[in-house]
Amino acid sequence: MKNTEKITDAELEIMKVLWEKKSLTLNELVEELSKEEPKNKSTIKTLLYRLIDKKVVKSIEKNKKENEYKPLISEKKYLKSANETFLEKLYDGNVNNMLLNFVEDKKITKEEIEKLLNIIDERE
Amino acid sequence: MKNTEKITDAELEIMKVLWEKKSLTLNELVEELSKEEPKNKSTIKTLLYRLIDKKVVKSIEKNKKENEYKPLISEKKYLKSANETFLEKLYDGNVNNMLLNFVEDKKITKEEIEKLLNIIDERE
DNA sequence: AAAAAAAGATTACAGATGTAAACTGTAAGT
DNA sequence: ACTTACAGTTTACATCTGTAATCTTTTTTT
Repeated sequence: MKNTEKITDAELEIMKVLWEKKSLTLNELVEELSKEEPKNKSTIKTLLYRLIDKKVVKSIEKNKKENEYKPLISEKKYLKSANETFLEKLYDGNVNNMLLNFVEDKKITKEEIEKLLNIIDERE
Repeated sequence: MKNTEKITDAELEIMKVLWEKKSLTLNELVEELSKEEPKNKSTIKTLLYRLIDKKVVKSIEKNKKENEYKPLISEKKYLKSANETFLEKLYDGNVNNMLLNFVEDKKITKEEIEKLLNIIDERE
């Protein structure tokens, strides 16, 4: 949520992999990201360094040759912040309004909402 | 959803006013946008021209002196597209996952979900 | 009609972003 | 030990974005 935590779209792709795998070397990261379509290693390096600059990723010496990269903020925390930004920007913070729109677009079905209610009940 | 419809944050502020007021002259637009905090007319002009370039706003001659500006895409259509982008980018298109996150962040309460269910029932 | 004001249109510019090459130091092979 | 390859680091660059000034044309005002 801080300024330093503004993660761009391209950077987010890196973060997603780091969140999932917890810790990766550059090569592992490149390999992982290239599964769908080949990615340029240089580009990934740059994004990684920017994330390090922003203090959302840290670089740890793994061995003499390679470093490991780990996320410094959790996915949950990031999502929370991103959700708020989205909600504020498009719906003035009005969740109901947002939900209605999703329902209208057939993105949310009645079944899903009922499932959600069950989950909430369980948690209480 | 097309490329030409990529609206930036600053541009979105313009669109919001145009959607609400349907049609405005530049001065009306500036006045409206300056209600919260004063805005620079030049800046608004630029954003308006970019929106015209992107074909999401059209300029209509109102009288000899001024033009009127109208949105060419509906807010609904834009929101639909923005929702999809958001959902895809952050939750891989999984709505349930998104909803769960909102619930966890206390953004969505049980009452809101029940209200939503009622609305859906009414529509059927 | 001349000057002033203002709307429309164009240009400017710094910082962010996506993409990638170049540079540097060190590990590994011969 | 010397060369090579490669990880880490820095630099580059075009485009996008936010912000605004300047230029041009038209309308008012005096």
